[in-house]
Amino acid sequence: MRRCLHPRVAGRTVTRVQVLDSTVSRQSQAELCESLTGRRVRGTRRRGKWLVLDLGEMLLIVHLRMTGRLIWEPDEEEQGRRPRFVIDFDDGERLHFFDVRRFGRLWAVPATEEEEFFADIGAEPLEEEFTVERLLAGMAGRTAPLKSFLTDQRRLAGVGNIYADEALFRARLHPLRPAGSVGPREAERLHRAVVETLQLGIDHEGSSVESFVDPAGSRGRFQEILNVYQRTGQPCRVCGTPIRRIVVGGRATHYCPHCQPRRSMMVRTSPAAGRGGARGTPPHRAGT
DNA sequence: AGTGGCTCCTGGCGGC
DNA sequence: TGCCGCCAGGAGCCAC
Repeated sequence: MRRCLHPRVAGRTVTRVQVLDSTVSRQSQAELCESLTGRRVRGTRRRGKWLVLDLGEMLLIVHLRMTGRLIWEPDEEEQGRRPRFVIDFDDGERLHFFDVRRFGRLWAVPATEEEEFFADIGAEPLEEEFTVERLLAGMAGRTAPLKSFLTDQRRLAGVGNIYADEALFRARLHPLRPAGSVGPREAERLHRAVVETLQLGIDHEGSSVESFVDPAGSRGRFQEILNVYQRTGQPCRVCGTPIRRIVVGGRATHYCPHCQPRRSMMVRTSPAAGRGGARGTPPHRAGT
């Protein structure tokens, strides 16, 4: 999202701000206008699931939640719908914030308060700060299921329901395993899996399971290579076992009961033990 | 510390 | 066709 947005907003100056749905922000239209109008976009950043437009002394921080979309040219799907928020730029471009379920939020934040704004957000998985050691230390002593641990934004930034399920599959870890029960070797697998899964998502421009669309209007392709998410009953791409769906922490959770055993898989020396097919890194687009 | 339940919303879909 | 319940990418809040 950020990568697509950047070239279209960088260097542009905000000329007009319209709040068409007052619940989009705790701040009023007047406050947002005052904070944003006349400022030039210096850059864009992402922190977890938050998108940050750097306007110099002020930041525009956006969270799309479930159905938020940033759109330049509304297509038929948006026709007739009202955007919740619109920004005009000095080159005549207009950015619309559409959001069917209206869960998305945005904030105008003084640049000096950025750190405070993100104070409760955990490590950034694609940054150097996210290490196996830090992950292991974070999980130590926790009884929360891995699934809940991964999607807790205070512990890790940016891992949502899809990416948590996919990362656990890649790491061959059962979503209900208590985080604290994960050993060093497993933590290494989990660390790698989280990084690879998020990177894969970015490489494929997101997961448009339903309506995520980048600012130019194209859909992401990550959903095409999902291994477990929303594949309930379909054969595991590695071993053929039907993918199972359970609810963890109120969230739909998908996993392969064979590749992600409840108990940690013991390292076996006997060649007869275990099934080779479930070993190794699961292919990210097996079956194609 | 962790969980479950509820809330904020709308719309798509399957079942009857 | 119409109605109903269930489900959905997130996360904050509260009671327990």
